[in-house]
Amino acid sequence: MTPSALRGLAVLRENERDARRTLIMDAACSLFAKKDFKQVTVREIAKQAGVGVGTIYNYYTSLDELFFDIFLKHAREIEPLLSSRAEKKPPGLNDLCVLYVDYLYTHIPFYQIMSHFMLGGDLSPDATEKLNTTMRTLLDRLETALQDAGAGKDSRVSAHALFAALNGIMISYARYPGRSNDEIRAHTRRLAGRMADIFAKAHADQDAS
Amino acid sequence: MTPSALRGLAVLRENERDARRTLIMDAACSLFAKKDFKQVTVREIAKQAGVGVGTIYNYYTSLDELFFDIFLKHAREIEPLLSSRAEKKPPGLNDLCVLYVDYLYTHIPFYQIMSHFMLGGDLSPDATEKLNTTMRTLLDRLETALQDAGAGKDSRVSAHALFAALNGIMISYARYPGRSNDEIRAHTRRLAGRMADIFAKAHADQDAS
Amino acid sequence: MTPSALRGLAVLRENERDARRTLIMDAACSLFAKKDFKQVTVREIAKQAGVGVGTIYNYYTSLDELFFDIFLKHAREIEPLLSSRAEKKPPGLNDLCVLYVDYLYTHIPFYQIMSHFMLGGDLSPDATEKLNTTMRTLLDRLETALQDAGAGKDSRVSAHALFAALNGIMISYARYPGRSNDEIRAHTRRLAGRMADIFAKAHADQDAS
Amino acid sequence: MTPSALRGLAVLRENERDARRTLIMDAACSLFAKKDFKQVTVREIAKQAGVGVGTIYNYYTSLDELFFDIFLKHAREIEPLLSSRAEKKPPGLNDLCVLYVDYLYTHIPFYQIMSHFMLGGDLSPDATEKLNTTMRTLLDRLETALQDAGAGKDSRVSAHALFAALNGIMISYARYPGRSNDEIRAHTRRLAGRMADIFAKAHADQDAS
DNA sequence: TATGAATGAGCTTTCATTCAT
DNA sequence: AATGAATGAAAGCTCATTCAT
Repeated sequence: MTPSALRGLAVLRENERDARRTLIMDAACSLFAKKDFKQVTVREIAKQAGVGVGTIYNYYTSLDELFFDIFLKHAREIEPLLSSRAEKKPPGLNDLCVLYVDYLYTHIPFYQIMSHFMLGGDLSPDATEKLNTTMRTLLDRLETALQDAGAGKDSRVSAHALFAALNGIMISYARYPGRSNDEIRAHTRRLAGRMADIFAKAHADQDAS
Repeated sequence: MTPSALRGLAVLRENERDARRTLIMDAACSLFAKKDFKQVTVREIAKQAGVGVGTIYNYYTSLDELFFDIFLKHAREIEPLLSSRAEKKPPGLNDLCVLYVDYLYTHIPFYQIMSHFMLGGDLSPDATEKLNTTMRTLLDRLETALQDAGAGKDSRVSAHALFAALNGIMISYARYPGRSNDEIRAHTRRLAGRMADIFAKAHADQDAS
Repeated sequence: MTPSALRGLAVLRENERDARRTLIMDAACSLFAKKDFKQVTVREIAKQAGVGVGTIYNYYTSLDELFFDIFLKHAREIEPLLSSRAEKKPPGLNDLCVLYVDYLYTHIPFYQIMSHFMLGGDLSPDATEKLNTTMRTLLDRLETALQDAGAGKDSRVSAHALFAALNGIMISYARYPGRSNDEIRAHTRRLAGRMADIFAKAHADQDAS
Repeated sequence: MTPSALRGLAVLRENERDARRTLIMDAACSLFAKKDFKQVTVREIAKQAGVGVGTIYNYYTSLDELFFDIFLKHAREIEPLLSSRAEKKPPGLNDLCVLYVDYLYTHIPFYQIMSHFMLGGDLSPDATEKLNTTMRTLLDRLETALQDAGAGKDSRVSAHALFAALNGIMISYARYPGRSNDEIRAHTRRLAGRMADIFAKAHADQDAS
């Protein structure tokens, strides 16, 4: 077999491997919709994915790694969403906030896992670094938008505040008891918009001074 | 023994019982600081409290009951803190936000249990009602402060936004990896202050118009 | 205090002590009516008896001892019942069997405890001796009745067989599913009568030869 | 792999699975011989079987299920034993009684579980039905033998009495304290024989009349 | 590489018994 | 003598992980 053929085979194998990982991640995500992700068991994921229990351990060394991979997958998904849409201009602060919160709402597991790791998950140094990078990228994006809205020198602190505020919308209202999903989604979008307005107005003011 | 002596004894017993409950709750809380509260085991709590495992079940019929008792204890604690201090004037928006976030930071279990429920914990209807009442009281207090800062007709939505924003500070930064506790506390206070400023400025502006 | 007064006091104390034991035993028995005696807990007995948990241990060194005491109490009760009634003649074989089975049926706990100890209870040598004595007395009584009915030299084996047979009626039919208590009682009495007839006829025959 | 090879493999797996179940059941049975079956723990069974605790739960969803499986296994075993042996004639009354009691003695778990239910065990309706069927079959067999021995119209009641009597031998003497196993077995066989003789003679007499 | 049976540490909860009051 | 809070061993059961096939 020629070297290039071997390489092609390797690529194929890599693709197949990725496909399997995706299969497993999707199975896990579909279960997250039904119960807290901490209560999902390996057996359930394996069954849902249609693979053996052991197979999962051929792709992940532990459940936490799988969870973290799901987190990363979503994080990679959210970035381009925020950076720019097919249009010329990047989204404004308001769009940005609504998009982010809406993404969280439609991908609750992402939010849950992020919270889990933020609030006490034991991450490896490697994973910690990836988490930090991801968060930094999001913060950068928010900071840029804030600066576009007129924020000055302390824009980094405001970006932190805004990032926190948007996450808080989810934790505070994602499961408001007695409300329908539609009502909750509308409420979280409304709050995201209001949050953007408040941050914009506050910083615009600052800008004017 | 005289009736009054008997009553005194009963009071003593009740006090001792409360002391024990507090002992157990405190032990649990100190463990919550180190890991997700759902991962804390009865054995650990017992060991930390310096009592036998069975003793805990003399005071609570289940772990969940203990957890909820901790939540209530803190909820009862936070209200007077925010409503007014011994002084004449109630705290301003900035004080309020810093106080709340600082309370959350120094009472992580309260925040964790609240989060747990908000993200999908299964509480009894009774417990749900209590949680809602607590949250409503907090929202009322924030709304009043916002109105004092100049917020107009839509102050309720802003209060929701502010409440969410403050909670978000905790989830986003309470465990920032690689930072000392002091650094994190300083950061969360700084963010709370900034959040208050932003909300105040935005609504003051609104007020002027 | 005179010696006789002291003795009187001691008797009084002994009576009180017995009254307490009876109180505890009765409480236990009333609970046996509701659930398998192995599932009855010390706490339940104490509550039912209106005494503290520790009090029970002032009268019995262990639960098994209490159970055994209940067994003995009933055993002492059953003996005079079988030996003779107020009439001149002792009861015949048929009466004897029906009486015994009926006593078992109306005192299921007695039967259950007897079974428990017979089938695997760990009795102290002392208790074993008492159990054996009790059983021997019952066997003697049955043997006498069998001899009166005509049994010859091997009457001891037949007495064993009869004793076993009567106990077996209880284990086999005391809880026949789908039958009312009255039906079951009638059935066990009928079987006891039939058993007596069979044993009588078989041994009468033997007698004739 | 060819289809037939696959099928062979499946059969092998099924056999292995059955072998494991048998291994576990046998381990449990050997423990039942030493103590009341309700006191046997999962850990003990696992240790005795030489498997891990979790393994048992790969084969049974609960201990109760295991216990009932053991009961069924024995119930299936006892029927053909009583119905007929390889010979032309079915066993006579004497053989039948000795066989039954001897089976009980050598398969105490069957007897214990049967007793447990009879005295108040909570079986599912399904299990109750199976137990009743088993008992009815045994009664039928005894009744036939009694009729062969000359019993007339009331043979059903006598069959009930005989069934009870044989069971009673076990409860009354299976654990006679201070006797060796051999002595007890000999005694129970002797009593079974005597019981058969008594029932035969009583009914033969009835026949003659 | 895929598998799933085996594993055992670990979970919550119960309860007979002790012992300081 | 009476009490009941404290105790901890032990129960049934779960489940992430391993490993022989």
